[in-house]
Amino acid sequence: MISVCFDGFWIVKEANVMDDLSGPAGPLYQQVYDAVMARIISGELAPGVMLPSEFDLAAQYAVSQGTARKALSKLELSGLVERHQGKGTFVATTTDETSLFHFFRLRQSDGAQVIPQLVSETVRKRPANAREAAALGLAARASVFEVMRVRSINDAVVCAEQSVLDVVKFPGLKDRGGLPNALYPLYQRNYGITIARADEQLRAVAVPEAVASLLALAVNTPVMEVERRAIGISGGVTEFRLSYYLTQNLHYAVSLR
Amino acid sequence: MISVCFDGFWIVKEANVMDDLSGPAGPLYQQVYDAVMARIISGELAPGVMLPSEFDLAAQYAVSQGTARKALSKLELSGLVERHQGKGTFVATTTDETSLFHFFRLRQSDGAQVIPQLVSETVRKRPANAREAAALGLAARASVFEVMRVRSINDAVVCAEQSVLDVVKFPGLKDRGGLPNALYPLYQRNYGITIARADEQLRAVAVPEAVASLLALAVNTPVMEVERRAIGISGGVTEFRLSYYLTQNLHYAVSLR
DNA sequence: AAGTGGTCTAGACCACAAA
DNA sequence: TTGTGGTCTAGACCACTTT
Repeated sequence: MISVCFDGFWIVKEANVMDDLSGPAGPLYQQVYDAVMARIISGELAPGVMLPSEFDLAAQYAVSQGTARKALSKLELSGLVERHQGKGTFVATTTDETSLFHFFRLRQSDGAQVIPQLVSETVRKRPANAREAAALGLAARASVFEVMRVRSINDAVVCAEQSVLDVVKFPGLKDRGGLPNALYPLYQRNYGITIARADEQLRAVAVPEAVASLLALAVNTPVMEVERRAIGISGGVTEFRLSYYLTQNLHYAVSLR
Repeated sequence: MISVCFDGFWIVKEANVMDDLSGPAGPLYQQVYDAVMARIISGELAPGVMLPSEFDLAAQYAVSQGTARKALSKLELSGLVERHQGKGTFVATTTDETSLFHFFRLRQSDGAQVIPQLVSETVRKRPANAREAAALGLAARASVFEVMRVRSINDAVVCAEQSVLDVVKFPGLKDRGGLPNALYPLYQRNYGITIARADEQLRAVAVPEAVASLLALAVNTPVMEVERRAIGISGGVTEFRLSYYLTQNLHYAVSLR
């Protein structure tokens, strides 16, 4: 087979996603990235669903396969999709394992990962306090669900967690009973909300009275207070969580770079 | 101009870095990445130095410009080089700003970045204890430099840091006097050691006696204990650091994803 | 065998920075 | 004007998975 290529001639540009002249534009691969991300956020491409192949995507947005590929690679880097050679590209799903591994930072002294067990759990509906309302972007005293949980590791009670959620985004949460160990897969599976990242603020404090009685601790025991804002892929704070960790035999592990 | 391309014929493969048949091989771009990284680690490409252009690098390793580009992009992602359109690619330098921003995690309540001031500093040479020797991979009671520093923010003393270093890797450190606010740029500039990342272990503890007197704290004050292992680009633990942070008005900030 | 992602090439054009 | 990195294309071949 022989193919002939004429170089040096002006090639008429084909119509593509860049030509709509609306929005901020940018590189083609970025526009494809944005378009696919919008389809994921909208729910059109739900977690676990297979994306169009590189060639299909390229055809849909009138770009070359290489450009579609770059958009997909960037989506993978952002953690929104997973790619598997020979199988395809899939919208990322939040599993118990990844959720606990990425978002539960308590480790044993030797650095080993440990899986916390649930000791007790109560869910109730109440008005948000000022701090919670501000964090979640709600009106003062708006209704929220409060999930209060106590967890243990190796039969030793090690933490108390209070998660606060907007009742509007999580209808019926209170009546589900027995929530799973990891909450984020539940948010995704049952409410279509995917947690992309979480910002935490850590302090060493003397254990508050309420927590001391809950965990059976002596007054003045030093504990780690962790204030978490969990952020969804569309950008807003979805969950506000206040936790207290006992760090006698465990530590909170971070890697900086 | 007309160019003619014959497809379907076997093209004789040109010699390239893949053909030495030694080592673990892998994709070409990975081999270029490894080769350039080795040149950076060896010091042949020192921090701040400009790398060969994409085309020069492609010629050196007998690959296409696109493949060299992919290797450089991966180096940039690893933080080993910085790329600037129109200027070139440069081996990354550790500056005071990046060092303090990435590795000093204390923030104000409103999340604002703060720059700590040095209050006092002592450097001495002593034998390593068991924990330090193990962390640094040294023989028991090997000689180390201990840098003890107290820092303040807004005129309030907030932390005590003890950094421990192998005397062999940092000759003459004790006699330098007045060390800079950020140590990592010094390691790079004067000892050719670039810190790539740091692993930290956090605990809430009652302030140890020695630290209490140093920071003028009441006994039993809860403080955050941070154990840090700073790791160089060649992989080994370069610095072992034990810090105590006062978190009354500040917090340790982390972003998980 | 067909379809997918992964690697690689050769070439074009654009945007930016410095001489 | 020259050289650099940044984007984009068209095509080839490879490796892996499923039918």
